[in-house]
Amino acid sequence: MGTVFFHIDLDAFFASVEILDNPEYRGKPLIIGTPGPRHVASTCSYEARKFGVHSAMPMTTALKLCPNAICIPGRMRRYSEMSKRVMGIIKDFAPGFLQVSIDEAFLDMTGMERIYPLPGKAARLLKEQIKKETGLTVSIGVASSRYIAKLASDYRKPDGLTIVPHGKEEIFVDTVGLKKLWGIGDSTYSSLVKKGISTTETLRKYTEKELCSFFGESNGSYLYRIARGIDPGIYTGEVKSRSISSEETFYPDVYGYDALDAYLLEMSQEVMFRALEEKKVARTVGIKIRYGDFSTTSIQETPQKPIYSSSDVYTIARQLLRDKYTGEGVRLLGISISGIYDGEDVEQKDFFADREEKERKLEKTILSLSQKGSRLIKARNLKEKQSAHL
DNA sequence: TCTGGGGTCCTAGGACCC
DNA sequence: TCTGGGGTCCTAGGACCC
Repeated sequence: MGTVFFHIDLDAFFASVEILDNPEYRGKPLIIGTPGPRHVASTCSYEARKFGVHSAMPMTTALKLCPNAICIPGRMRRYSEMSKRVMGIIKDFAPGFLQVSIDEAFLDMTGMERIYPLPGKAARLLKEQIKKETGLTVSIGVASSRYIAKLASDYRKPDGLTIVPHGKEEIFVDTVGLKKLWGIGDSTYSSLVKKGISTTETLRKYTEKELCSFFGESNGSYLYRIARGIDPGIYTGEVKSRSISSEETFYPDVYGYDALDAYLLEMSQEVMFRALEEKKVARTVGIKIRYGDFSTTSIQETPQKPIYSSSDVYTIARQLLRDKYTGEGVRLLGISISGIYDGEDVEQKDFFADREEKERKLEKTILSLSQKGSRLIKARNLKEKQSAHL
């Protein structure tokens, strides 16, 4: 017998948790997201999907399609809590557990035949157990590789179970269709179509060498493999690099170095706070600026000394802002630290002292700006209202 | 449609070294 | 002096995913 993988996917996860906690939402179109410009839907119930609403859709569009939808901001803490419960059940079910996001996990069921001779029966058992213990439904895909299992869990939803038999991977990929394959986004799809490739069958007519010359080494062999139902090697479980970032979209656009600088200070603390919680230090600091016309630029720097504190981050970030900012209206500002590694000698208490000092400094900045009647205050008040960060 | 926030990985070019 | 090949590190931008 070959390998057997499960991919377990929670159905409309955030919306389902809300319905569980607020039974009055059941059967109604529900969107997790705050109404207003520059907001997007995070998830929505299946009733809302019937109107064409989907995740990442701008809220203004979603409400045009489904004006009667109930909109609620997300409660990430609650979702994490429920995620942990479900993942705990999955983890105990079989040894080869790999969580890949808040609402998805893989199980390596290879070699479990003695306990579960029929993988389909095992999957049904797991679905029942999750439903009984948490009230949530999942969709499960069963296949010989992680890639096909992942496609399969999405094939029938919600509360679905799709088993792709050994040897039927290529046929299944054809059934799913090129556009819906994992790893093919809008951009790749339209460059494929430009080359006259709009189906997996056509994609298979090209050699790996040809695809690599069209789309680059990595994309080329990726396409070659997925067209044949061969796992391209996603989700091996190892994480090579790490970064921590914080960003914010403003409405309306923010103008001026001083206003942006104050956000930078806040974000530096946010990002370094999260790093130091995990006792990590960083080597690189970067910022991202998105202007009113959606054009986006970024700049980063790797100093000789590692980055230990939020004031290190802030000092570098504000210099990068000085170097890069054109003076035009900014729609999004972001900060990131990368090249992260274990910092054994990091002292938490020094950090908190540092944070307090910076907070005082920030208050001073805001005060001096508010005396000038700056729009920074307006932006900050707006931010308080938009508390649903997902 | 008018485009969030948090991530990962890839590419191409340049600097620098042997 | 106008010049190879390979390796590593860094940067900016882009694609993709949940």
